[in-house]
Amino acid sequence: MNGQFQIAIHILTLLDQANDELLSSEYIAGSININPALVRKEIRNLRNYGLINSKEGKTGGYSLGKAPNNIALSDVYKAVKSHPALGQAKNLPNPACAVGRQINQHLDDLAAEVDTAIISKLTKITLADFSQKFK
Amino acid sequence: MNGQFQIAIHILTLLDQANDELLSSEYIAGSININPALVRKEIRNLRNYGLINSKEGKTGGYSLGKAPNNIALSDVYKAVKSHPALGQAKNLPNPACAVGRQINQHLDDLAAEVDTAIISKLTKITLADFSQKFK
DNA sequence: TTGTACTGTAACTTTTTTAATTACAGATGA
DNA sequence: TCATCTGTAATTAAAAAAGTTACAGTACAA
Repeated sequence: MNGQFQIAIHILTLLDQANDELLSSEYIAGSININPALVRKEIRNLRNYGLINSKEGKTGGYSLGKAPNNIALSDVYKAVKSHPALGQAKNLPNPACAVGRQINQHLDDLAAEVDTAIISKLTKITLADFSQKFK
Repeated sequence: MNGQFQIAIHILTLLDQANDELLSSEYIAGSININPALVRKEIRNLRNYGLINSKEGKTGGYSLGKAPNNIALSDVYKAVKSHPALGQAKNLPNPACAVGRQINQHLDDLAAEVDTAIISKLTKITLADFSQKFK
């Protein structure tokens, strides 16, 4: 997996600490040490999941879309996840082989089970819990 | 993550089905549909973990290093894993920011917790269980 | 009503990671 | 002593991720 989850959590933690004061993408980028456009891109995605509100214009910026104790880290995981954590088989195994013929299906099932375990773990932790560590 | 786990499971399943008959890297590569040198490279790693035996020379090939009911899928996961499943923060956040200063530590802790959950899940499934699906 | 400071988004480039290929030395048995 | 394997390194190619640049659109305020 890539660093999207880390960036998302970083952003959300900053927004929680800001206490509904709007933060700009430039400020957030300064804390993470990445490009503001990248922050905006990531936020666009999180906003689609209702995790962040944005306001355009001169006094614009970002704030949390929900109460931090109502944001489970699994929500963040689901929002940024593009592949199962175990990875996805991208080979095209030999269909003439009894194993090759059906392994991708079984591997996908397994990956789904693991993702379920991850989500179950992350559902127990809220953004409020995580953010608490910085106070 | 990359496809190493999938390839490793594929190889181990083939070896289990072979019932101690030695398989060549070329045969294995033919089932997975990848390059034999890649198979040998992956096997080198798995062998370091005692999961596979190899024999050189004309009648050489590969076999399981342990009984399949004694190989947990978590063993395979540990063998191929190079990064935590959640990903690793590779940014260098701003140390002047209260959040930036300590977030990587907390993110790493979280990633470790998630990895523990994955391993706990995969420990309950053996290669024998998985391989059973193909019989 | 005009300037300023933001967000939103697309297009592009660079970097990093992963996969694939090639080649050949070494081992073993027929 | 030849054929058929493994072991491994070096290289190239392909794919994915990260970073950059640019600019249109929006909203507030002087």
